[in-house]
Amino acid sequence: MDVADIPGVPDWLPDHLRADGIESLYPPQAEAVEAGVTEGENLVASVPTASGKTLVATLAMLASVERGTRSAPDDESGEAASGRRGKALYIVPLRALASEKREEFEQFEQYGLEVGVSTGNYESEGGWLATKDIVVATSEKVDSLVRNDAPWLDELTCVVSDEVHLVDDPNRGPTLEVTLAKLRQLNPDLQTVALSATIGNAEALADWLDAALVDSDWRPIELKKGVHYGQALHLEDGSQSELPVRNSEKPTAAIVRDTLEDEGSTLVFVNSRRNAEAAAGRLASTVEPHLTPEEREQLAEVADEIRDVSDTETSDDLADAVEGGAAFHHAGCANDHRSLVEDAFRDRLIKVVSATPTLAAGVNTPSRRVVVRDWRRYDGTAGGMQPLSVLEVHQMMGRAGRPGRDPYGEALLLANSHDELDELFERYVWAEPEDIESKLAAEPALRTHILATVASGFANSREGLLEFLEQTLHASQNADRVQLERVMDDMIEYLEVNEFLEREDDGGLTATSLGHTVSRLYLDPMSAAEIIDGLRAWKRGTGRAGTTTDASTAEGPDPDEEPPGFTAASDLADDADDEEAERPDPTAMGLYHLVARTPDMYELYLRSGDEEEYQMLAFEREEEFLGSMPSEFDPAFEDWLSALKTARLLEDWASEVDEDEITDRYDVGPGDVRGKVETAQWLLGAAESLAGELGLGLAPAVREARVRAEHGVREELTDLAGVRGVGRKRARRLYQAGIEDRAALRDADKSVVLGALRGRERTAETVLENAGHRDPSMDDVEPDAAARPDETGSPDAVTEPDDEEDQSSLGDF
DNA sequence: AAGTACTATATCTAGACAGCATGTC
DNA sequence: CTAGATATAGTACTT
Repeated sequence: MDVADIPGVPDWLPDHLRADGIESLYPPQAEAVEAGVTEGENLVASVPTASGKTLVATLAMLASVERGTRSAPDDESGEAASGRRGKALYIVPLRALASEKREEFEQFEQYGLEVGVSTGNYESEGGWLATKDIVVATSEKVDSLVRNDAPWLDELTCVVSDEVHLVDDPNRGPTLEVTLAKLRQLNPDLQTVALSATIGNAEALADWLDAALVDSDWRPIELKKGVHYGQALHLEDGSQSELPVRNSEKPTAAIVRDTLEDEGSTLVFVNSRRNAEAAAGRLASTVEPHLTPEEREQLAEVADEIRDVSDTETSDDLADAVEGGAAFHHAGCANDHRSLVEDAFRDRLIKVVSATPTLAAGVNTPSRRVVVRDWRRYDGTAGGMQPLSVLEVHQMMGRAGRPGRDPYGEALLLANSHDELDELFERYVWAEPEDIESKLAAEPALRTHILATVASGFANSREGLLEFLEQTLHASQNADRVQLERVMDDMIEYLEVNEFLEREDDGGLTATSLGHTVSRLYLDPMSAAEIIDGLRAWKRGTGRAGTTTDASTAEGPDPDEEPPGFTAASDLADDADDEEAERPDPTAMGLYHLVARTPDMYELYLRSGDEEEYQMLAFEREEEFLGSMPSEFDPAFEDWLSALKTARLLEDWASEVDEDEITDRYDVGPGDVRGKVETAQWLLGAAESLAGELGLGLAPAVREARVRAEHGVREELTDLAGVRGVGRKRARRLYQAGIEDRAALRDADKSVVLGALRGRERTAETVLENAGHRDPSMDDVEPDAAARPDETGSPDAVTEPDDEEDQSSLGDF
């Protein structure tokens, strides 16, 4: 289909596409247009990666914005509804994809279309999004916007759900499913476009969304799947070619070498971080001899940038590999590491990347060849190594072949035996991807979404909930509602016991004010219950031996604590500090542990030997924990200890321990530290709101713990570190020079400031400016030698060469 | 005595969304 | 209940 023949799109579009070299649509795209995607029809497109899915979505969104609101004949609100422009929402599963899509859609700004992004850490401020034509957001953010009743949501005319096969994900799938159902209920005219990888049962998605289906295997670049075994490559078309493996060489290295001789790059998927790092190190020595002098030079620059990101072992190892033209990529890497690697790989500077699945689902990083080296992965819940799903392997393989640059892509599995060769062909090369299946009927999902659904007014009774749930994928896939209803009733009960929901006599359901807060804060109700329990227990002064209540199961408050009919808001006012024998404020450690043991915080793994260490720590600091410690023999004890490990990591960070020491002590990567801190910040913010609402007078203590985590500083630096341009390191230097807070900085002697900042004039100027100093200029100011930081007194501590990278802030993304 | 080449044994295991209000060098 | 790559300790042997 020629681009001029697409109905419903803006007039400028055909020329714009031609300018991009697009003369006609790919077959699946044409099919989508024929199905009416540019005329407001719902569509499910189940097609391979890189087959032009995004263009289908773009066409739908542009057409929808152009078409605007249909003036419905039975429009109750009267006039103005007609003639308004349409508004499109593009839902992505990852933040990184949100910014990638935004950049892609910004090409239409020249035609007067405005694009906005909304994710947890990057929000185009409040009402700002209302004026945008296209909004890109993560599914959780959209859910949150629905819960907080964002006014522009009912103006939507088109919603696109990218990677919609993720409704199959046990953790995050239900959110996407429920969010789509809510958007569609909110706006019955909403056009729904769902983009999926190729899956077994795409028609189930189409059924659910009342959508036409485009289900195709077509790719713009041929993908040859195959298996390497022995000295040969066996491809799916039956062909075999020689690919010799030298003695003492691993097959992966041989394949990389072979690709290199053809000037191609290779993406290697492995099953653990450690494997990724080890492979990158080894492959660097394979690649290194093939590099040109210019490449070596450029790679050295990238390596320097990588070292600047963070001063950790991971960072060094990565930089070393990059110098040899190889790299690893996994979630322990800082985000800056990841994007540096992705960019250099896309620029064909880095020749091999060994990656965990981060790269399979993330931003677009195509490669000439893909090697799926490990096809089994450890899964603790299944008790050992489990084969990857066909869907996942196909997603990885789909990264092979760069549009417009490679004649074809090749994706290879590795076999060690003839039997394995056959098995891999059977299991992956020739196999159809699995069916996807709603995971909504699981406790954690229903716990959260029942509360949110009631709190934001989508249902106000058990029957109403059932009616709402009818609109989900789960209902369309399961004729039998028995399991769903049973779990639903359990969860209503749970929410009622924890004072988030109230059941009326007539069977109606309402959210309490606490319930509303929990829903808006986007907390798992179980996390909220754990936090509330902990805060109340601290206030009561319980938690010591003897009063071993069942706090470990996060049940409701003790019935004898509050009079019946108690609501949280009612005791906002009382509760000043005038109680006798007032308990001191909880420590940061206590609060970090509280949030670390909620289900919203991902656990750190306890290594052998850790158990003993943290058990000792638990007893040493017993006084500090909120709520009672489970007994040593309680199965919950291990989780409690692992939360303690997380809590101590946070405490270290908030005590100005260096990042490299933290990564070393807990055996994690810089990306993990940043992730933990970020999650803790969010949960402590939520805990602060809850503490305020409970009126226990604990909010200031929570706030302080949060601010310390945010800046990574001790208590005395929280004010200084709040100044823009001042991170944990500079705040400490200024403090040591006698400048203790923002006010002191404002009136400080400039030579002292300059001295404390090790003579960096421009830095000192910016800092003073941000602090509101009358005259920040550093002209003619001599650094005060006495203010120069030299903690240890060792002479080389003063002449550290690492000028620029001493801030290691976590505010990045 | 220290290095090397090898083997037996122990260890460890992917990912990443969210509040709120703004900004690290 | 299931595995497998890698780190580490241990061993025999060389230089």
